[in-house]
Parts: sequence; structure tokens; C-alpha cells
Amino acid sequence: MAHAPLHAAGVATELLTDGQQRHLAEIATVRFVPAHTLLFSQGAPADSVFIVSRGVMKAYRELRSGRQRVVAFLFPSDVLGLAEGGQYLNNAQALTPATLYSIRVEVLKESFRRDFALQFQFLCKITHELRESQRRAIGIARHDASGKLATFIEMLQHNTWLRENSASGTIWLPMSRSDIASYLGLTQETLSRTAARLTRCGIVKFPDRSHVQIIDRARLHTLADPL
Amino acid sequence: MAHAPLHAAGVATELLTDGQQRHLAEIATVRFVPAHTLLFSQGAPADSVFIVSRGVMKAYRELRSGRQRVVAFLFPSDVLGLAEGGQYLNNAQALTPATLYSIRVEVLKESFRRDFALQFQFLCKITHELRESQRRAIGIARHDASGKLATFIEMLQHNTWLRENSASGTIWLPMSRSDIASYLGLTQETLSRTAARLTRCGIVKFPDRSHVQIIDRARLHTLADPL
DNA sequence: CGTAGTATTGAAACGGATCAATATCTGTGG
DNA sequence: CCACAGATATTGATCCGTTTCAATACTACG
Repeated sequence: MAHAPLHAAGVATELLTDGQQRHLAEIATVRFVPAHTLLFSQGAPADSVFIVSRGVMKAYRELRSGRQRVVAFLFPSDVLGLAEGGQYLNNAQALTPATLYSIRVEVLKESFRRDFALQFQFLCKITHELRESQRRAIGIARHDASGKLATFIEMLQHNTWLRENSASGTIWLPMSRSDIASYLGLTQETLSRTAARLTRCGIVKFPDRSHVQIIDRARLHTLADPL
Repeated sequence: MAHAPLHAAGVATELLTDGQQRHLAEIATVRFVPAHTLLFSQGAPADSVFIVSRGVMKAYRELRSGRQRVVAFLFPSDVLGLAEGGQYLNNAQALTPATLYSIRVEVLKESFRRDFALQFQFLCKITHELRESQRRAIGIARHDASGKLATFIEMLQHNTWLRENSASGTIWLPMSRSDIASYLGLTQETLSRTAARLTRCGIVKFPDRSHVQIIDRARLHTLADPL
């Protein structure tokens, strides 16, 4: 078990002691990734785990047909680098310019050995990711496109890193329409139509292609609530 | 962070030292659950984590409409009891008579503090669950029912605990048709029709309602492989 | 300003959902 | 051991929504 298979979970750095943060900074390497650049690709040897510090990343998997399925969007404090058998399972690409901390898995494991609380933080965060993944699985099992989209918008709404302006309720969408569609298991066309429908109904508004504004929070939630 | 939120991951007891196994046995309580019985329900105070020792469990969530979505099937060595805010997120029900180890989270956390490797095992297992959850999310994002079912059957095929007879390729299905349908995001009717279709095509055979037999492994895999 | 990638809109067809009826199984008690 | 009842599973017919294919509009970047 040389390679610790870690992934896609947020590490709440606020919950780490100063000493732990210093320690993490010591064992990590800072890495700058330009927008639209691949950080790593599926199948590559997985020797490091990454923590997003600034920017937004996407994790996606390449399918036979050349299509891609978005597996997760990663925000600051999220961890990525899920591996199996020493290989990364997903591709990781920057949606915006991003800076990450890169930590070699052997080094991280050694730190875990010394610091119980650090490992516990990771455990909690991976668990959090698992919760999110299950939630998402329930979300995309739905058959109605508007429900899926509503769920997605609510999800973003709760994400601290995207609330540009909590007063006006405007939310930043760092990902493309196709990314959202892929994440929700829809086609771009259906997503587009559904977004148009929600706009017509006065539930949301799209000031431009990378922003949503929630108009009718109550009706949005009614749509999002699972069934 | 009084309640460690753990869940649905396998703990490979084979990888634990004798001492660790003894220790786990000491802090755990054995619990027998008859078939079709609820172990815990969503919203209940989550004070314990469970490890399946024998039998099969299902984790599911109740939806507004009264319907239910199956989130996971749990087999021996899997961990269940995913919690958030001190409450269980899913219902857990036994599909067969089952025996589980029940461990109070505070006690488990205390053991983690003393035993790095024990915590690391849990970390690996939760990570494994996360992988599975992501795989499943990709699986149910598909639009074709036969692909979903094929994926599900392949998944079971790889599960050691269900291979009754690896020679004949017969697999035990401890869960009902509705459970499978719910897990795959399909209706019972569609699942039934799809199963019939695969049978007609000579890809699988259903000797009875709780067994599948793979006839044409190659074509099954072609269907299952994510497009 | 033009071009390539991205997004929207339109028309048509497929596939799964739904409603409804029938069949089969499981477990229980006579 | 058999018969019965309730749950579970299959099958059929129809409807609706999403996919698909195709064309047009937009936007960002050089």
C-alpha cells in the first residue's frame, strides 16, 4: 500500500493548528496552473495529492466515445488526486488560473504517522466528499432536467467560494455549459433549454454566460428538493 | 467534531495485525439483525459506526414522495453509518440475516489516536468507497438501461461475496428487482424489460429471481463499458 | 475584424415513464 | 402439504421528455 489513494475532499485549513499548517507548507510544493491546463491525466502514475489553494479545477473521465464525464468540481481547500493501483483515475484540469499545494503521498503518510489530528482531518474531509458524491448520485438519478439544474444551482449557492455577491444572489459559474451538462448527465442542448425555461418562469436569471442570479429562491428549492 | 462521520467503506480485516483485530473486537459490540429489519434510520442520532461481518445490507434514502433511492449495497467488511451533524444520512436495512460490529464513534476516534495504522485503514477504505461512488455516478448518468444493468451485473461479478459458483458464473442477487431499479435510477418495469431483453439476446440468464448467470461475458462487457 | 469554439434554437425520433392488468413468488396458517 | 393472501415481478399500450441531428447565433481571442 505504498500509494495512499486520496481524493477530492476539502481540507478545512481553518481547523488545523498553526503548527500543522506550517508543517503542511513545509512538505508541500506550490504549483501554479494556467487556465484550461491539465494538471494530471487518468492512468498517469499517481505520486502526489493536491490541495486547491486558489482557483477552480474540474475532475473528469474520458469515455470510449471520446466524450467526457465531469466527476467533480474542486474549489479552494478541496483535495484532489484520487488514485487506484498507483494511477490517477480522473483527469484534472484548471477552469481558472489555479494555485495548488502538491504533496507526495509517501511524505503525507509519514506526516500522518506523526500527527493523528492531521490524518483525522483528511478522514473527515474524504468522508465529506463521499457524502457529496452520494448526494450527487441521487441528484443525477432524477429524470427531470429542471430538477437536476435546480439542485446544481442550489449546490453552488451553498459554496462559499462562488458567492460573489450574496446580497444580489449572483453566483459565479466558472465552468462551461457543457461541463455542467456533463456533470448532470444531460446534453448541452437539454441544459440550454432547461435554463431558458427556468428563466422564462422567473426562477433564475443569467446576466451573462458565467453568472446566475436566483430570483425565486422558494420555487427553486421546490424544484431541487428530491423527488 | 464530536461525531466522526464515517461510512460505507470496506475494512480489509486481513490487512490488520492480530493486535488490531483483537482491539477492534474489544471496543466493538456484536449485533445480529434479522432480514428485512432496519438497523438505523435517517435523522436518528449517529453515535455508532458499523462493520458488516456477515450478510448483506442496503443503505437507502427516503424521498419526499415516499419513494426510496438505494444509495449503496453493503457486504461483509464494509463500513456503514455515514453521518452529518450527528445524524445518520441514510436508512440501513438488512437484506439477509446479518451480523455487524457496532463501534461508538468516540471510542473509535480514541483508538485512532493510539493506532495510526488503524486510522489509515479506515482512510483507505473510505477512499475506496468514494471511488465506487464516483464510478456509480458515472454509471447512472448513462441514458441506456441495458448499459446500466450490464454495469451492475459486472459490478456484482467482481464482488467476492456474491460469487457462489465462479465456474458456472452464477451470481447471487440478495436484493429485490425494485432495489436494483432504485439503485440504477430506473423503474421496476424498465429493469424487468431490460433483463428480459438481455436474456433474449443470450447475454445472461436468470435461473430464478435471485440469481444471474453470465452467458456471453464479452458482449456484457461491451454493453457495460462506459460510452 | 474574422475565425474557432461555445451556446442557443428547431424539428423529429427514440426510449423510458406511467398507468393498468396479469402472473409469479413467498411465507403463513389451516 | 396444500391453499391462500399479499407482496413482488412481468408484460402491454400509451404518453412525454430527452436525445439526436442540423442549423443558426453568440462570444472571446488572436
